Amino acid sequence: MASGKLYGGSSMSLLLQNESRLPSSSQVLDSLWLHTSDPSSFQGSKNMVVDFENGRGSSIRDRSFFQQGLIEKEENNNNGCDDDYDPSCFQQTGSNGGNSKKRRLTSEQVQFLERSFEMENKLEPERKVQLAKELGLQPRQVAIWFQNRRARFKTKQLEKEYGALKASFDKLKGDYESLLQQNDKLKQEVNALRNKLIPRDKEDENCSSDEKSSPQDVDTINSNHNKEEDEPVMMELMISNSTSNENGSKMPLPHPIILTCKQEDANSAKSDVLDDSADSPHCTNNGNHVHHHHHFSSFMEEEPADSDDFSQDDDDNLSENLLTLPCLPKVEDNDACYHEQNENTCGFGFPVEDQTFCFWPY
DNA sequence: TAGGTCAACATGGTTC
DNA sequence: GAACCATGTTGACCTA
Repeated sequence: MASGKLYGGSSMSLLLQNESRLPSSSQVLDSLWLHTSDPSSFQGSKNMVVDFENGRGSSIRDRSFFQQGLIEKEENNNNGCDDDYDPSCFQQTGSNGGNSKKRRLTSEQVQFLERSFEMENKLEPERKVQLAKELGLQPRQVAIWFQNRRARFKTKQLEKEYGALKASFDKLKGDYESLLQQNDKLKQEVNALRNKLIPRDKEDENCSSDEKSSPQDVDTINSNHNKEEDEPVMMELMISNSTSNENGSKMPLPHPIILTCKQEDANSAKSDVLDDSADSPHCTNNGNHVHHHHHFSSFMEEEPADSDDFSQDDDDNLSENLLTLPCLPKVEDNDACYHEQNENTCGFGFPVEDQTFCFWPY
């Protein structure tokens, strides 16, 4: 607190505080001001008076809100001129006026301006003049106040938006990280299942060579499965995938089997495979493959296949295709699936490091 | 006394 | 070209 300035705390300032809440009581204020405007009371701070509400130092112009004329006259008697009001007295010696002092607007003036700003944050010329008149300010001061007020408003808006965006970003980041964790978990599960399936394929290979089974059993599974539920078109696709070519060699099962598979099929097949319990109704030895043989047998009865087509390659295909059954998400397909889901749910373009797997809706 | 606030100013762009 | 605006800066003032 600078010494020599009259701030709130004295009996005079208390009196001013009380009286100042009645801006219309100009006579009282005039009287008070004439008493306090004695230059000796300010000791060099000629412009400072008490800010009625905040106890802050305020300006000579603050008084103009009530009785500018009288006070200015008094001030001019002491000082010679008011540097802001008389352009001839305003000499710039830098970005701020030469001997000019920063003068805060009174709280009443600010409140008035605030209300006006709330109604309209732009200032038409007529409104500017009107406000200046009502507040006892220069139109330029009103214009400057509005400019500064808009700048402050914009800064606050930006801070708000930044806070909202940051909160949103943090939330999405958390979601993304938890998805990555889920992704890792699912990958581990898939790897575990693969490890379980591979030895079974070898067992199955021995078993099926005894029975001279056809590798078409995978297709049989699909076709039988789809016979009752799926549309004929789908079934046709599945069967055509399993037919031999003209040379008699088995054509590898392409992806359309998976791509055309309905979600319910995928889910049910998934649960069949994942349900690795020995008490499965289809299981005698190791569930899945016995299940497959059952379908294979029925298919052989209905539509005898060319058993000559069977080969070691076919058996390899069987193993390979078992891994591409609907129960196990195909990498490429699920890549697309992940993308699609990702776009639908997030769409924020995070750098997805590993999008190998799609997340099933649980 | 450092740092925040704010009135006032400077500058460059836009509009009429 | 005057008026206005957005933006950045300055310096007085205020407060912890």
